[in-house]
Amino acid sequence: MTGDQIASEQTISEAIRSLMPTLTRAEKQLAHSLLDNYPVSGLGSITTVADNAKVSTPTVARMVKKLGCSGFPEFQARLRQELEAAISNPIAKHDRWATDVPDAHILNRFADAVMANMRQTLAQLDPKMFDAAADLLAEEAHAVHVVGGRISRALADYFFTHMQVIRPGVTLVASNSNAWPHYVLNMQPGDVLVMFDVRRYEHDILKLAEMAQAQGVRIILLTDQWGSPAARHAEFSFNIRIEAPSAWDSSVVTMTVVETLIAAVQNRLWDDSRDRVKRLEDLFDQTKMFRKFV
Amino acid sequence: MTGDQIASEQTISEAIRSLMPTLTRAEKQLAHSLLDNYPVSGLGSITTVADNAKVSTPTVARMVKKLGCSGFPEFQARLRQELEAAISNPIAKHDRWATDVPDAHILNRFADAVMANMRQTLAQLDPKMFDAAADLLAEEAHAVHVVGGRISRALADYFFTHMQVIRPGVTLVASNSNAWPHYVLNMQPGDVLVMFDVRRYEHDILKLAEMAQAQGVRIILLTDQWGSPAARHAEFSFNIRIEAPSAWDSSVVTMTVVETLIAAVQNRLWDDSRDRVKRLEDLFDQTKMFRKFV
DNA sequence: TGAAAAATGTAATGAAAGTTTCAGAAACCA
DNA sequence: TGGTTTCTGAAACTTTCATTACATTTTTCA
Repeated sequence: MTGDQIASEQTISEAIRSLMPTLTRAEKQLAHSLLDNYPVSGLGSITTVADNAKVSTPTVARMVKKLGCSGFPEFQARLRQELEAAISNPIAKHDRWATDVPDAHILNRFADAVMANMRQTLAQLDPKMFDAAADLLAEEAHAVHVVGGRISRALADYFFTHMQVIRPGVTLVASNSNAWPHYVLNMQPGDVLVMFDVRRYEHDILKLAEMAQAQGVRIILLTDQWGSPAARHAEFSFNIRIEAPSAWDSSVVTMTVVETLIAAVQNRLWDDSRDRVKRLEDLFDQTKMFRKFV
Repeated sequence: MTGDQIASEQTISEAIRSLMPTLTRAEKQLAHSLLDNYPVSGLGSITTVADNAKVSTPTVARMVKKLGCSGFPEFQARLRQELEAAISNPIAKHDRWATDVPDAHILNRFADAVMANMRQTLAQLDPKMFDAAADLLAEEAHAVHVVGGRISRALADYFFTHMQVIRPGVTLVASNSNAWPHYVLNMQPGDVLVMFDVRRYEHDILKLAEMAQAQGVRIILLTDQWGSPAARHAEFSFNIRIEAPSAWDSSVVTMTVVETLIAAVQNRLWDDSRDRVKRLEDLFDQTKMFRKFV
């Protein structure tokens, strides 16, 4: 990722410790300074590092060569690499996906990309904002409107289908933007508008956000990592990574966030919602269109 | 100790997040690059940081000023200071970059479940079957029909929307099962039917599979780990894990498989499909309904 | 659609950083 | 102690970095 590719089995700190006995007076001084508050103490400039250890810069330069680095910059690169490995999220790690398949197979490449998207999205997602958005969606006093663009329409549909069961007052805004003013007309102040807007942001959806906000509608926006222009009208914005080894963007993480939101709202409304689910089940039984609900 | 004494209540990452909406395109790009793998990604030289984010060095210089630093060196000093504080306090460390979220939060529980689903699904998925299914979908001589159930309709819709761009002869079967006989009437021997059927398997969809198979239609089925009864009529069955800490099943991995299929088919038809994408783009431009396609 | 404003990158410049050389200081040994 | 070796840092030198000014591109809005 960072392009720092220095092969070594040993960490810098291990190397320092094992070399310690052979080090000279000034070098030992430096070594202790480095191990003290490792590895941050090694991340400044060579001058800072030297000053901190009260030695001269050439001493530092000689020392890093003894540690097997070509120079101070490589020494730092290795420190950063170690740091990266130490603090990387456990989600990043996975045992090989589809076994017996070359890593280069599209299945594995796609899974890798999805995992990276997932990790990065979650790392940047503010759980307080998530909880607040879920709270808002759980307020049955206010209607919820859901709208998506050309591609994200399917996600809007998915979200709508679930929310419709969980709580009353949920409407899916038609994807045809000509009809949007009519929908806005029916929105009340305090209503919630959930918008999906990814990549080639449509101008119309920005207009919709403007109109809705002007009516006092509170907006939850699900968009990509670059952010839709509609974000400035949104009270809550979820920025989701959508990169994929494909000509198309990936909606997988967006789907994850959608499903998590659904679960969170369902939890908040459980008593009421359980009753609704039960009634829906009965309705299905009556029409014989579906078997059991759960 | 380090001499880096810059007073600030806010961490750099908090500052970036709160500034995010007001940032410009290149700055957002840089912001994400910094948050990604924070704070290591910010510890290289300004040139490295700029290169990693694919922006110019002046953009980095301007950005750090927006973050309230006098210059890049001060920015780095603050990052190191944060790092020092975080490392000396393991609890803070966990909170800071292991996603900022307590493990028990629904976001993490859901992500864990999705990850487990992904692993198990891919481990059991036969890549040869996957490739064969993609080959079949890439045969332009045969029409492709797509159908989904009540919940999986959104997935069917998503698959359809993409396939429609990639190749000709793709139809979405209406979700209303009353109309299905009409659709079957229009299916030719050798046509492909992509079916989504998850959990409470609908009786009608089994009937549809029977009818279609009787007409010589080849069936690709995306179902859950227990398998839809329609599987016995399907030439290719994808069994996908759908468990989630929710009252609902998770469609995330199904979405992943769908997107991977889309990418695989697109690769196979690239020459032809590129042309179609181009033409679609022109059409969008003409109608002014959308901006750029890609 | 075109003018004005904003954003972004190229290129030049001065300021540091990192490296090397070398002379003096310290340790070692006879 | 004197000679030798090793260690250390001052200073010169080269390279890279961070910053600024400016030109180009992109966006915005009338």
